[in-house]
Amino acid sequence: MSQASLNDVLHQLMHVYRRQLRLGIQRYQIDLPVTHIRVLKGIGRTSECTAHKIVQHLGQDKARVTRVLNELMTAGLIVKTENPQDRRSLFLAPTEAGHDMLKEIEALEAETAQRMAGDLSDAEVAEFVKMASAMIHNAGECEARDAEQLEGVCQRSAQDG
Amino acid sequence: MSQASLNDVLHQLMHVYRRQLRLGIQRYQIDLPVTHIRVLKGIGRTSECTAHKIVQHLGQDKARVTRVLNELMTAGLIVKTENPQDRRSLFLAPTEAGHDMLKEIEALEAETAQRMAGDLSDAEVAEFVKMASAMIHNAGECEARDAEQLEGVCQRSAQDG
DNA sequence: GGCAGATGGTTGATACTGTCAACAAAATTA
DNA sequence: TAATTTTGTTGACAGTATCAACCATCTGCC
Repeated sequence: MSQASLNDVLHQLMHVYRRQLRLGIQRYQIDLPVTHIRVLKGIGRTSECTAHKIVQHLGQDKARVTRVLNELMTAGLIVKTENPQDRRSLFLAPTEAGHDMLKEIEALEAETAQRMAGDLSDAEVAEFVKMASAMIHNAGECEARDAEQLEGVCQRSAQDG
Repeated sequence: MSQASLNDVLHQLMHVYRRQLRLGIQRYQIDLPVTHIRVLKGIGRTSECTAHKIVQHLGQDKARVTRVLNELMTAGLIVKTENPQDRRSLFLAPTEAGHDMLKEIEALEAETAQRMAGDLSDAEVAEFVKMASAMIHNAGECEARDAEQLEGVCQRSAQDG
């Protein structure tokens, strides 16, 4: 029973959170879509950050990341510098403006979290985060397992054929 | 501290959940995007369902709902029947095929929930759902409050001007 | 050295999602 | 009956997710 509603709750939660964040963006006059904010944050806290690290960390498609990166650069929020170890990739770092933006974002996110948490205690929020993390982990496991299985099937069907 | 990560966790969770659902959709050969599934589900469990009820229940934009509804109808999963009480609106109901699809969806969602929940106990999942619901509620409250405030500001600035 | 394949990133294409504004038709209310 | 509200439709656009093809570079191996 509780599982049946898990789906609904997850979906609604995601919708509401995104909405909340978007409203905050308006309030704070941050002229950046949600994804860009997340990427910028990722760059801010990752040392020797590359596009690949962002892709892994955020679990986003690399094509999308490329585009977001370019837009962030055009907006003057990040710079790309050469990676002496690997000439294919570029190091990403926030500019001065990027750091300022990150400050704003921090405040915005704190407020958003506050709003979502409402009257839940810190302990409850911590508990929530823990369980959510577990779910994220679980889903990842499943995906990996599926991929393996699929491979197996392919191999078998190749043999069968 | 836990609040700082609340944002990240929420975002990741939403991404992962959607992804998981999509993979399930492929596995089950359900040729329907996520939103359509949610709408169909809404129709299935709402008596004398109208487009408006869906909009309210799902918190989605009515334009979007209209389109999803049309596509569901084209796909032969729902039918619209006249509402004798109000000639503007139409009652929505699943067709035979729609009911079959709902069965599939039910199984799919159960599996998805199972995967997300993983080794969490039922009690933990229930706890999670409870807190998530609280957050959804909180966010709704805040939005309403903001709207009021905004109105107030508008009125004041009109006076000031 | 030079080839094969893996890796990091870019580009193009396409579908899904969210939101806004303008509108029409019917219902409600003054 | 006129003004307003409600229900739903349509058009437009921005944002998001994904896939596949591609190039340059790096790595391992012969």
